Amino acid sequence: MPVTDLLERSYPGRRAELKRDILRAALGCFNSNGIEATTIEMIRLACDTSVGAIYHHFGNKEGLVAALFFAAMSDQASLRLRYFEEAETTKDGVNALVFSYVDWVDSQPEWARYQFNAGFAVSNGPHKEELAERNRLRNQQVQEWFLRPGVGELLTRFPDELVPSLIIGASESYCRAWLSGRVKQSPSAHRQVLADAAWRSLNDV
Amino acid sequence: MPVTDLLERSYPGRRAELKRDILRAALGCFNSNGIEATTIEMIRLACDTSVGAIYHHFGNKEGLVAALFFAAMSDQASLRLRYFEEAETTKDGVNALVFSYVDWVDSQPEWARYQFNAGFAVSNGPHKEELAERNRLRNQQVQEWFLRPGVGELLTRFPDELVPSLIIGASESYCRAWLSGRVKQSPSAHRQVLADAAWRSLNDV
Amino acid sequence: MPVTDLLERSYPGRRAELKRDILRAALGCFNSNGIEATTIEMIRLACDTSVGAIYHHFGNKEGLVAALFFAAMSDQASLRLRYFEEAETTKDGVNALVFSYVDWVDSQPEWARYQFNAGFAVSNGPHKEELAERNRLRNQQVQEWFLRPGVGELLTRFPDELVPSLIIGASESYCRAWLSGRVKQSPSAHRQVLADAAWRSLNDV
Amino acid sequence: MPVTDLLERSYPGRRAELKRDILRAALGCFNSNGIEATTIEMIRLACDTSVGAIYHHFGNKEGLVAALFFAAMSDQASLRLRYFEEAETTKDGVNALVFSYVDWVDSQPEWARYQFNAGFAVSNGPHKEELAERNRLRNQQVQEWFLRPGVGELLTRFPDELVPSLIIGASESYCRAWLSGRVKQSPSAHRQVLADAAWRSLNDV
DNA sequence: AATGAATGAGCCTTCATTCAT
DNA sequence: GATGAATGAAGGCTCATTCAT
Repeated sequence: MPVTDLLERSYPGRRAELKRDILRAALGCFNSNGIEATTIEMIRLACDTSVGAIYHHFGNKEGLVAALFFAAMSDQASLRLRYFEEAETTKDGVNALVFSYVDWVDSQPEWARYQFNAGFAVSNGPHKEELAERNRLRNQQVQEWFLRPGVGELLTRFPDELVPSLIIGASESYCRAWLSGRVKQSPSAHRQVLADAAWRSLNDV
Repeated sequence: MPVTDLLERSYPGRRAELKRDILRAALGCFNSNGIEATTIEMIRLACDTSVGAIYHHFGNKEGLVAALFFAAMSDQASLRLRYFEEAETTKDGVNALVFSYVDWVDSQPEWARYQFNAGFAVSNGPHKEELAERNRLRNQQVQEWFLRPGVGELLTRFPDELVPSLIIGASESYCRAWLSGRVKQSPSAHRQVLADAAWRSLNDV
Repeated sequence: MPVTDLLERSYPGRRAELKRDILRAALGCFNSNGIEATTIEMIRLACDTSVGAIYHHFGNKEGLVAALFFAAMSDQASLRLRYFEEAETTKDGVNALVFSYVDWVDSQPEWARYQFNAGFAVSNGPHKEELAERNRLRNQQVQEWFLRPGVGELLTRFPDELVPSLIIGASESYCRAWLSGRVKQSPSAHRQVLADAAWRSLNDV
Repeated sequence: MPVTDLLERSYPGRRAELKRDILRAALGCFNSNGIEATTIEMIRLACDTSVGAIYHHFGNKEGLVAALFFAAMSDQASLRLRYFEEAETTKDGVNALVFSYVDWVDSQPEWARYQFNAGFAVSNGPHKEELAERNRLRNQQVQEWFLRPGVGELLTRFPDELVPSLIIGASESYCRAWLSGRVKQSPSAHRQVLADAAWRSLNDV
């Protein structure tokens, strides 16, 4: 089975090689120095091309920031989809959400770190509409899964607004802690504990 | 009962008036534009002083960023302390953590928003040591409360690293959603639900 | 009588079609944005070719600027020539100069606007020698016409340097005003008034 | 009688010294290289200050271009006013317009050259409204002079739009020729000839 | 303590031009 | 002849910080 990395999945083909090189370099720089503190020159050095090439492919710095962010979102979404495909009951669905979240962070820590840091920049920059649209689509797909015939009981004991936080909140909190070095054990090591805790928090004793 | 705002609590007295003005202006600017995108000149305009005065009181931009961050931390800590003082059992302690967190965000949304955004900047800037030390102290105080004689059962079913996330994760997640406008109901409206869910997630069925 | 536009006259034939397309697009861009502010990319977009094609046909940006300028000069010169052919007396000659100038601006306002704006660029660019030579030729031809046997009296009451300004100054001034929208009536509407005024300004009461 | 140069008249006082230095340097650079081709760095070198100081005083390059243009306009206007004050009849008024125009160009050739070149930039840049307003005021003042009681006969034989060109067209044309080196005699040397020609062009034989 | 003009390093971005296909 | 990705020098502008008053 050939190894396919996140970027190869987002920008397949040989022609896109430079584009992938730039994105990889940008990810490293943004995570090391912060987005604002990273200069185009740093990225250029890290992937050995020209300033012009970067602007040719991404328009400007904010375009690069957004492309990176959306690539991460897409990759995370495709893992969630895979996990959903094998789920049947509502509990399976909660497991799928927690597992896919936690496993993705565990396997792509650099991308996860970036996603946490870049959220503000993207949602306040010129690509905020695209971000809002992608978020809307994601939420809709998740909701549709839980409303699918055959899934069974619904999570109606809580306000709709609260449910996502109850499911994913603890996992997200732990992942942040892991990425910033405050805890040592990888998130995946706790995947079942986190999923069970989420499930318990959603149900009466 | 006199109204005392967050800044008056952190910098009391008449002599500190200008200092408080500057901090208030900075908070607004940082939240509106982002920290990096805010210039000293913007802050100066917003509080009608001189550039020199800002540097006189805070040394440099990073000093301002940190002063703001630590003021928020202190204020949040003092509320947590008040709630802890009235708690007795372990469950009371979990409630105190969730309630104090949620109520503080609800009453100081601008400071909470800033705290979320400024974390990266402070923990990578020249005040990172002070931040680490304050975090250490906070964690120690919370742990000591739960180990206090008379508190009763301990939360030993889970790895230590996981417990904070199980307690506060869902609340934090919901607060973030509220501050960014993704949900409408204020966090305080759900305080009991969030605390109960946290408690359930920590205990067997 | 077939319609023949300025560019078809300068670059006749089917093979020159692309060349004419490019020049037309460049004229529009230069007039809208100014010459320096117009990029090759803008021109490419406006005529739907490739950057390479533009460079193939005109060498570089300054070549394009000059080609456009010289096309305008040639077209204006050919109209002047036509008017001169039907003139006999000195007064006819003055009329021919004023009418041909005014009518050309009226019929080719975009080219006239360009001519006013591009003068500086061409006379300071790499084609300044060609421009000087063309100017010399034009002046010589005009002078020769007035010295032709049979034309009659000469305009000797004024320094030679002054005569061209006395003949064409008012017309040029009015044309500039018209092209920049400061006056509404087209220059041709005033052709006879302008020619008569020029004639009066050259003669005793 | 102390010598007062154009800039001292526009920006009097010792505090404005740097501002005047910058403007003087900018004028030289703009005339030598063209406005677009002049860089802020060139201006900085020519007056030995810092980039920041230039931006502090003029906002940006276009602000500098406009300040220079408006200084020239004001200076020219004040000379026109002086000449108008000593004029009585309509013919005196025409003389005042021609003389003040021609003498100003003769005494401030660098500023006149700049005015010709910068017109396009200013009337298409962010200060176009201010330019339009200043032009309106100037035209109004001139018109009011000719309508003053006691001035006598009016110039009603021609459309209003045409009169300014008839008066100043030849002079402007000659001044352009002089500034670009196409003629040698200074405009002032021909002031009476130009004024008389303008007057004749406005009157029946 | 307060002021704000001055500094200048450094950033993002543009764009004429080239050249391999 | 045509294409357009790649190049990289260079420019306008920003802004944290200093310091003379």
